Amino acid sequence: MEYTISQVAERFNLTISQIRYYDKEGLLPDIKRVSGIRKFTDADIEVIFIIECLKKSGLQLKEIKQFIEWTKEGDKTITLRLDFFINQEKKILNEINKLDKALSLVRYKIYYYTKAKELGTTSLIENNKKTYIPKNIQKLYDNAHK
Amino acid sequence: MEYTISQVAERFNLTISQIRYYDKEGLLPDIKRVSGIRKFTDADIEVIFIIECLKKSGLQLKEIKQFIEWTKEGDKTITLRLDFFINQEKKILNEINKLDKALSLVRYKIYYYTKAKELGTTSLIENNKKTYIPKNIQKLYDNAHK
DNA sequence: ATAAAACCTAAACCTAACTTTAGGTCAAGA
DNA sequence: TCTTGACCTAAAGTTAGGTTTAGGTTTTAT
Repeated sequence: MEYTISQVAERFNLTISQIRYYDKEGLLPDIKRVSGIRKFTDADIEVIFIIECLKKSGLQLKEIKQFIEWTKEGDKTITLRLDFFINQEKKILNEINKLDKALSLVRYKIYYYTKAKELGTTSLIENNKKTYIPKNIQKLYDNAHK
Repeated sequence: MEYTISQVAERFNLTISQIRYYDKEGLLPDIKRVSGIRKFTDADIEVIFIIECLKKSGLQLKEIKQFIEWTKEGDKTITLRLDFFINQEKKILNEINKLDKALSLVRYKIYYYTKAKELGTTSLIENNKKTYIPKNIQKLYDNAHK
């Protein structure tokens, strides 16, 4: 199958100019053209899928480009590519960890403001310590620097 | 206790100019000054802690500022603040979900390149379908749009 | 045959979140 | 006292990841 740029955009929930931008930045392999117009193959779609995954996991476009260039260079970059993904796994786990901590604070705040809403005021909560953050959440933060 | 800007920077792993920038952008409450020099109190530290948490969870500074302004406006914004955090909880859960999916791809790639490294080439894997993405990972992606 | 819709490029513009620079004040130790 | 290091402001510069604009082809539907 072949796809137009707008079909690809819709499928990945990207804008057309985003895809053209990725192409310009060298993230996409050589896309086939018919009288100047891009025709995307299933293999191209797969590359975009990987780009999107890596983007979601917090990588910059130039880092993703590096990986794509290694791919083009063939078997001699296998180890580099393996290390790239091993490193990426760590980063993602770290990121999830941070989000878990942020979630704790947010949930504490939900509890706090639910209580405040019932009382109609924040001033009666926790002996007037309005912005008190519970020890277990503070601790989460402190540990983040060790 | 009172702290200088560099002490605060170190504690939160921020740069001094970042803190000044937050101050300029109105994210910090009125910081005490002694002959022009900022003196941070424990209450100020707590605000910065919350800012950092919200930043980690993907919020923009102007959204965080909005919350801080609501805080200043007092009890009439309790419901707004509660909704803000309820919404933020959803966003974080969503973000974690995306990261989990990215993690699946990354782990598949680790498996793939580990195999490739053993063989010394990618060309012998999966019947020459070099960039094949397993069905269960494809499915993860497809579901992302429903 | 023609008009609208979809495609193209190059280049200028945009925003967030900083950093850097330039020039100056303040505090502490030798 | 002096000088060194930490602080200050305002304003310009930077980077990523785009979008917008302007002007021009190509394809498709009527």
